[in-house]
Amino acid sequence: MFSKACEYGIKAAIFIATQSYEGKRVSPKEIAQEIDSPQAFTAKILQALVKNDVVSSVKGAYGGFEIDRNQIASIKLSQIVNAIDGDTIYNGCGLGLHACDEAHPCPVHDKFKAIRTDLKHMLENTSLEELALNIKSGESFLKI
Amino acid sequence: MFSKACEYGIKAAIFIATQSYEGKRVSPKEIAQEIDSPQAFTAKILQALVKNDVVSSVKGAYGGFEIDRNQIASIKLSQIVNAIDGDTIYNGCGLGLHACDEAHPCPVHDKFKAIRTDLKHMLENTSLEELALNIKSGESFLKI
DNA sequence: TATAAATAGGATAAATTTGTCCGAAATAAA
DNA sequence: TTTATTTCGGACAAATTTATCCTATTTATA
Ligand code: FES
Ligand code: FES
Repeated sequence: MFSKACEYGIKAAIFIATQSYEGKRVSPKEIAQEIDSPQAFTAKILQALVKNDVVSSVKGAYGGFEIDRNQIASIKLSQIVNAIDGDTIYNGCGLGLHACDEAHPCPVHDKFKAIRTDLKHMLENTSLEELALNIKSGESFLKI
Repeated sequence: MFSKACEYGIKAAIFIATQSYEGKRVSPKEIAQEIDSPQAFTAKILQALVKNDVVSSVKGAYGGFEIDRNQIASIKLSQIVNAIDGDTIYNGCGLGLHACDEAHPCPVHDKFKAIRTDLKHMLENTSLEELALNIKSGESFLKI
């Protein structure tokens, strides 16, 4: 469904959010341990999230990655997916036609569109806040 | 969503079905032209579909690929996807945890499961017949 | 039986994704 | 100002997916 990079990015953002609630910045090393991902690759993905204003970074000693506590609730899963995997999952044809076009649909267009729209709504309506709180409460997990 | 191989496989199966209704066997060359895919790669994918009893092949002169006319209605999209991409799309964790486990869910488990279940039902309830008839009637297209 | 036509399948190559490494730039504190 | 720490970013490497090529095998017909 999503690329590995995107999976890591989502989990990283959730972990950073949980720590940001406690005023803590985190390093790629901590993140990689917490979400069970390759550290250097995770660092690369974090750069993309920084560029897309999902997380912010502070260079130098005592630096690290963090998310403004006031923004955690307004950041949606869709922003993260879009920053890393782009918008093909929303707009692309399920059978790989050059474009998903109502006027020239592939055989599964109608059925696919329904699923894709649900997915889009889900991603657009799921905030980092609820995911992070789920982790903090122990209801869900980021690894194993 | 699906791999390129799976996209080609679905389109190939649909095209073979349309021709099988008319008693015609088709070659990888014809198929690749009709679905706009690389010929040799498509031939490889056809082998997988043959092994998984989605299509049947006849070797030698006057041979080619075909689907038993009486089976077209009972072949579901899910069989094709399963034959090529396996079952991770149905059973795997959306965030790449080792397994999707109700007792140890990832943060998006509940929301993901709903989408995935819909997708599964869609694939299991969509037959090659309806897709092929859509193509024959000119309502949908396999390329461009 | 010989021949031509067609799929099967292995080896290989190209492209993309995933992953690693290291030096440059920035920053806080001593 | 110096030093230690940390992200940034480019180059590189490994793994996977996508794609190609060639030979073997099978089969209908002449
Ligand atoms: S044309 Fe294929 S999903 Fe719309
Ligand atoms: S545990 Fe992640 S989708 Fe079920």
